Amino acid sequence: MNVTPFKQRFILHFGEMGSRWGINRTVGQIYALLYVSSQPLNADDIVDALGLSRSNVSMGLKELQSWRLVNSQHLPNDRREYFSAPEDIWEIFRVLVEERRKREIDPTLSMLRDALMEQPTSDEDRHAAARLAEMHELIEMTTRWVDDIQRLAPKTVIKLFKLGGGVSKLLPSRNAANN
Amino acid sequence: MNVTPFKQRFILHFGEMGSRWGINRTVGQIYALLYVSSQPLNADDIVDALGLSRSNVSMGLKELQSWRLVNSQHLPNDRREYFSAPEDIWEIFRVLVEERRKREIDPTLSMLRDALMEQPTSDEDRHAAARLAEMHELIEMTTRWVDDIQRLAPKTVIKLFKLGGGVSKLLPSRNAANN
DNA sequence: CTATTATTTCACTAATTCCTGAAATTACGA
DNA sequence: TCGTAATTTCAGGAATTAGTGAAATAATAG
Repeated sequence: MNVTPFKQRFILHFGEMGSRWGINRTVGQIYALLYVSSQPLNADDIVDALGLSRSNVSMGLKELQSWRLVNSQHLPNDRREYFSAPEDIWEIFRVLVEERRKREIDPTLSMLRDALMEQPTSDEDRHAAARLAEMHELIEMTTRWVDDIQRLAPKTVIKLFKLGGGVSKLLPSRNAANN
Repeated sequence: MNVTPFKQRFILHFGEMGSRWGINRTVGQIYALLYVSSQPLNADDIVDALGLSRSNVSMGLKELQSWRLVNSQHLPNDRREYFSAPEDIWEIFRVLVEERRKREIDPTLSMLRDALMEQPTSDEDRHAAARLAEMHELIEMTTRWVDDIQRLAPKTVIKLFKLGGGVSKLLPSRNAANN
C-alpha cells in the first residue's frame, strides 16, 4: 500500500497538528489516512502506508474508536477488520464536538456546579464564587446552545451559518442599539 | 499569600484539566488563581500561593500572555509587575476562541487551501481532494460564522443562544421538512 | 479440536515535555 | 552611574507520554 504524495501531505499535516488537538502524531496520521481513503483499510494496510508498528496501529485505532471517529466492519471472505472514517462530514463534526465537550468541558462544568453549592464565608470567597458563577453560566449557555443546534438538519445549520451576524436582525424584541 | 480551600479546589481542577486543554498543569493553576483573585498578583504572590519555582511562574505568565489571557500592570510605588485575568468573561471567551482558532484551525485551513490548488491526476487523488474540499468548506463556514457572531454585542449573543434551536423558525425561506 | 491468522497487551526504550536552580539580563531608584 | 530588585534565560534532571517488539490472547477456517 503506497500513499500518493497528495495524500501524504495531508497525512503528515494531521500528524503534526495532532499534539495541538490532544492526540498524538500517529493517531493523527491514522485518522487522516482513513479520512482520505476511498476504501476501508485493515490494520496491516495502515502499517504499510504509514510505517508504524502493528501494535501502535492497534492502539491508535482503539483511541480513534473511543472518539467515535472511525467505524469498523468486516468484508466478505476476509477475517481481518476494516476501518473507515464516516462518510458524512456533518456526522464527523457532530461527534467531534460531542467528544471534545465530554472531555474538555463537562468535567469543569460539574466541578463548577459542585463548588457553587457551597456558601462562601469570606469576602474573598464571595468574589471567587461570583467569578465561578459567571464562568458556569457562560459555559452552560454555550453548550446548551451547541446541543440545540446540533439537533437541526445540516441544511438548516448551513442557512443559519451563512446568515452570519445577520441573525441579529431576525431576533425578536431586538433593540436598535445592539448591532 | 494563602489560598482559601474554596479557591484551592478550583485551582487544582484547572491544573488537572490543563493537559486536556493544551496547557500544562502549572499554567492552568496560574490562570485559575488569577481568574479568582480580586486583586492583581505579582509573580512572587503566585509562587507563594501555588508553591512553584519562580522561573516556572515566569514562563507560565509568558505563556498566558501569549494567549492574551492575562494582563499586566504596575502599581504605584512598586516596581514589580502585577498580573490579572480580564474582568469581562465575554472578552475572555472571545480571546480564547480566537487563540484556539489561530493555533488549532488556521494552519489546517491554510494547508487545505494550498492542497486544493493542485489538480488531482488519479482517481485516488480525486477522491481525496473531494474529501479535503468538504472539510475545507465546513471549517471555513464555521469559522466565518464564529467571527461574525463574536462581533455582535454580548446581549445579542445571549438572546441568540437562549433561543437555541428556535432560530430555525426565524430563518428565511425555511422549508417545513427541516425541523 | 487444531492450526493458522488476526489482534491486543504489556514491559521496555525513546522521545518529549515539564520544572527547577543558577546565572544572566533588565529595570529602576538613589 | 551604581547597586539592588525584578525578571528572564537556559542547561540539566524529573516526569510524562509515545512507540516498539515479543508474548499472550482471540478468532476462525478446516
